[in-house]
Amino acid sequence: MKTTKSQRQKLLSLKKREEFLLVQNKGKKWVSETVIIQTMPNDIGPSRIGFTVSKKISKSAVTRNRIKRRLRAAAADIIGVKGKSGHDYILVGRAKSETVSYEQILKDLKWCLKRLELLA
RNA sequence: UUUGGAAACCGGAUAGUCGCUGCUGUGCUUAGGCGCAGGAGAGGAAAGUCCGGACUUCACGGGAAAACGGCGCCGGAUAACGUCCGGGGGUGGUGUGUGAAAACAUAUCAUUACGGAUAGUGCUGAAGAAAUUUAGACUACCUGCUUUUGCAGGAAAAGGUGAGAAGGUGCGGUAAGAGCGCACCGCGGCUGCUGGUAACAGGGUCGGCAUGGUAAACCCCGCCGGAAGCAAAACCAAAUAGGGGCUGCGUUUAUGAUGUUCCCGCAUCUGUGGCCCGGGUAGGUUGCUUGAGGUAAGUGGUAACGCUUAUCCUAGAUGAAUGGCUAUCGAGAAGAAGCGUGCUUCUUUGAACAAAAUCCGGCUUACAGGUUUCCAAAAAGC
Repeated sequence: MKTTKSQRQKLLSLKKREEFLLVQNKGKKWVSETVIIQTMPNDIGPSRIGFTVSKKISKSAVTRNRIKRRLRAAAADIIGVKGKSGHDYILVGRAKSETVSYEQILKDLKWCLKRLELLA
């Protein structure tokens, strides 16, 4: 799964708390073993993406950061290449996200997108 | 060489590929921005947020006191500290010497929240006869009375209880005893004596010397402290609502106010459009990393640390970058086999704690493994 920069669409990041709450309350949701995805269309054109790893998953900041970085890398590989543009995404980490293989995260993420009918 | 302790330091490596955030140079773009190249990018604790500062805003004429909070042997280091260094005292252990013992001297190690208990108040369980008051007679002791059980008195030397029973040892003394007397040791007060900057140590002198412990109990004494914190703070500043100024239009039909005490009339405002101004929210920029800075050499100091010269620039994010994946190597761990019994080979596993958030100095807590130095003990060799 190697992609170059030119093949990817630009992904902006979600920053405000209201935007997160909007997607969480109004958006569609699909749960897999390693990742939970929430999404809804936006009006601005390019896709935006945000990550949530709560303290319930792990009390260690090191672990939470690692989960966030793995999800960010997976999102760039999957959503950046195959996801529909013009949507807001939130990826929620789970406890298994740190230890499971990277291939498994990619697979779960793709499956979630397919179920939400967002594969381009 | 092994084990234990102390201190200092390090705390996975290399390559490929795909990315992220600043910086420098450069190209394009009206601008926002988009490319290309180069180079940089988590810790010893970044953690806990427990102390001390720098810095910022607010308050404030200066000083003092009260209240509240903190600190507390002495000297030094420092920007400062509750930190660090050196010293003193106390307590405990060990070795040596003196001694009958108690104890003292000396060396060394550890530890210490170490101002005041004679300013006052409070508390002091259980056990024990008696626990702080010039106390106390349970057993044993001595004297007298009594026939035995016992009664009266003397007495803190012995036993028992306890953390602690009011100095210890010896001699004298006595009915038995007791600092009752004496010697040595210990203790307390005083000291314009000696050494030391000082804490303190030593000496002298007085007292036969019950009057304890607790101040991380109240309290007393001395010293220190204005408050909040980078989400501090400064600047730029959209939309909406509201405020002020100028001005155009409209209306005396209605409401009220003012000029004006009442009536009438008139004017202005209360209506609405435009422009401008200031406060201020979202958002943005600055603060933001050159600093009580690092490294090296010299130098002063027992040390903490200081001084001089040279040289270097080393993260700056903000839903929060500093990475994802793959391969190789790997300190180490577990298991099996072989024999030379601590080595070899094979298999499996594959690195602790923990991630900056304005910046420094400390403290505390977490931490697999490794390196160096010093100390102690044991074994081997000489």
